[in-house]
Amino acid sequence: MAPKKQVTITVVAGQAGVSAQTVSRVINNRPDVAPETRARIQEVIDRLGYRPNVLARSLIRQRSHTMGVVAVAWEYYGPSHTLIGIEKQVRAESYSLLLDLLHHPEIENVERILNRLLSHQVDGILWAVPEIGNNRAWLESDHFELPVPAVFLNMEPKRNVWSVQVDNRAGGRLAAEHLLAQGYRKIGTITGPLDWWEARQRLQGWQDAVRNAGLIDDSSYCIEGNWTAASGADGIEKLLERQPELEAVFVGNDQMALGVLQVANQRGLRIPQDLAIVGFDDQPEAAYYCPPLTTIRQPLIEMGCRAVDVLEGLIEAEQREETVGEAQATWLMPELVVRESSVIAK
Amino acid sequence: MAPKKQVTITVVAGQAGVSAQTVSRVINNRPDVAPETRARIQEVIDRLGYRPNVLARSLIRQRSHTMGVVAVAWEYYGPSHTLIGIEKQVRAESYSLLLDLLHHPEIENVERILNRLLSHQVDGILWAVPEIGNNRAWLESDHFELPVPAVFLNMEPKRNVWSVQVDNRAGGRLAAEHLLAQGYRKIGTITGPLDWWEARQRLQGWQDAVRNAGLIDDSSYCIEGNWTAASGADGIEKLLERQPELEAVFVGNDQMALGVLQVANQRGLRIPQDLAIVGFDDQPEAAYYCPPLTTIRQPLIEMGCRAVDVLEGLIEAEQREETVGEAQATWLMPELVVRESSVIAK
DNA sequence: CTGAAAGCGCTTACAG
DNA sequence: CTGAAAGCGCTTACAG
Repeated sequence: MAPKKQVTITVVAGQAGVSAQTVSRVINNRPDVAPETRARIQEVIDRLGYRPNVLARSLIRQRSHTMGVVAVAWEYYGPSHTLIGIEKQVRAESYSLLLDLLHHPEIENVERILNRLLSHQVDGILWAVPEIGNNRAWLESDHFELPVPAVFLNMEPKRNVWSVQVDNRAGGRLAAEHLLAQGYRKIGTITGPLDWWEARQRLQGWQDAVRNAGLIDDSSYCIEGNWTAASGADGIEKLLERQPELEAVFVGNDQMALGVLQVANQRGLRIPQDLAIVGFDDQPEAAYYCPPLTTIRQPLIEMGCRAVDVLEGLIEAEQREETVGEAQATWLMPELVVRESSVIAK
Repeated sequence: MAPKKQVTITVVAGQAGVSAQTVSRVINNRPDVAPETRARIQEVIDRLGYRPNVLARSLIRQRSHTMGVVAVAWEYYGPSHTLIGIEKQVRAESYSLLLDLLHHPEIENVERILNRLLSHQVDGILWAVPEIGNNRAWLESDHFELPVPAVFLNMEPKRNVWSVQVDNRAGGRLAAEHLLAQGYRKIGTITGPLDWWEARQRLQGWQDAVRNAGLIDDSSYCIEGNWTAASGADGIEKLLERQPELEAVFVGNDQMALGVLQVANQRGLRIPQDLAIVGFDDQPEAAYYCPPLTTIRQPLIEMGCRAVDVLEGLIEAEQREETVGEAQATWLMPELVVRESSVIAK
């Protein structure tokens, strides 16, 4: 097997009879090259299939044009969609993406992950891991000054931290207000795990709306789930046991709502007459549940894109040695999608 | 703003009073360093937070320890799960992962993507893009000899191409045979888009089983969908129109099966008495559909892991300049998961 | 418009 | 057990 001949800039220069520097000028689209010289070099590049080695380029330019992305490894709708938005925008801004998925976001060794990314000389870091328990504690400990800009997704805004997040509290409020507007009064909620910031925010939104309506947000109307359909099914069982009069329920995500639907259907409850249901996420499947599910749509792809945009701005500013001012939080608004699980057909 | 001082191996060497080469020995865990020297260097490394620059290392070692992964950008269950398996195993074998997601896998510019990956000096490439139409044509055109090993996921095995795939045909057969075993005879199918290899394989499995049972696989029992729940709903409408006697249907994925369930429920068909349904994928939600969906589980995460394993073997072999023999296809078997949508409760 | 030379941060024979 | 020197493939002032 003949060794694969590596085509370097030196090889191209040799074949074209010019210096490596001139080849470099052509590759980088510098204007100051004589047209004939440029053409000759381009011909050699095409013929040999020369491909610049970006490692060498990054080394000398002290910048890799790569973003490090840390995300979670689950099949859940939210994380995978956010990642799609991130990748899309990273590509659009012609960066490369070094990916690191966490399998246990609540306990993962942050330092190891950051070191891996930083060893690769990423120009910036996107932290797309849900805020769970105190898995943001490391951000506070100030021995952890990142040498590159970073943007965090879906976390409680913190001083000096750039972040992009969906307003989950507004989402919870939208859901509950919608149910109130339909005339329901005894409205329960099944939340995500309450060590998740997002779950707490959705719960608070529900509380806001219920209190504003002059109703009491009795904790016996709240059940904590774990995002799975199974926990939704369990949750509604418990809720109905505690509150047999329950008229409606706001469920923290569509998967749990599916579990609620199953139990309601099995019990012969009419939806929404006997029990109205609102989910959260708007997965594509939600429109095909029986009945189709009213839910809160999150702009997940947009969140990913925006985060990349912000990071790109920070990287550019750093390159130009500009100061960027105080870190900001960018909020995105969810929206209500009304379907049959909450509105009695005329 | 003080410039962030880059800690290089030279800085460490200076502080520890040794040569850069000795520091390098410590970093790379070479044995031939005096214990005291090693300790002194390690102390400096820890104190300064030295982090090797892997770009420089890759440049000199002529190997990046990075795998390039090309996958599809959808929220579908299959692709995202496969990616999770890939990432997990890439990590386990302590490689890094450079990710490139396709948004239009049937038309995407393959050359541009490969160049991007190869410019980053990836040690190998994982092609986790579904085989659609002739989007594998470039593999045949022999001017496309890849300079690094590559493994393809879920494609029709080809000579000289390493691949890892689920036996979708066996899956289709399992599904149809299960329905036959339950006593159903008039069994239709709603397929994925037939320019997808996977969709065609599942259809063939259905045909195998139906023919083996001595039944005629009349094409009026087949409807082509597009993987979405909406197309499943449309599909079953058409199928019932053509074949009002239809007893059972094998649906090419769980999302389409959800659409089928919705229509069946709306029409008041009893499932499975009036219409039995089997899906494909076994998404977590499938157990919570009404009724819970019998389906074919694909070992997607395992497929991702296996592909990485194979690629790692090829990379290692190339490093050691071993010959690897002829390219092989690795088949993984799907399995039947029985739930209420196909079995009449006793 | 062009090129010789230095250097990014690391590793690797080689010599001692 | 240790180090001086060369070099991976590229870019960048600088000089002409």
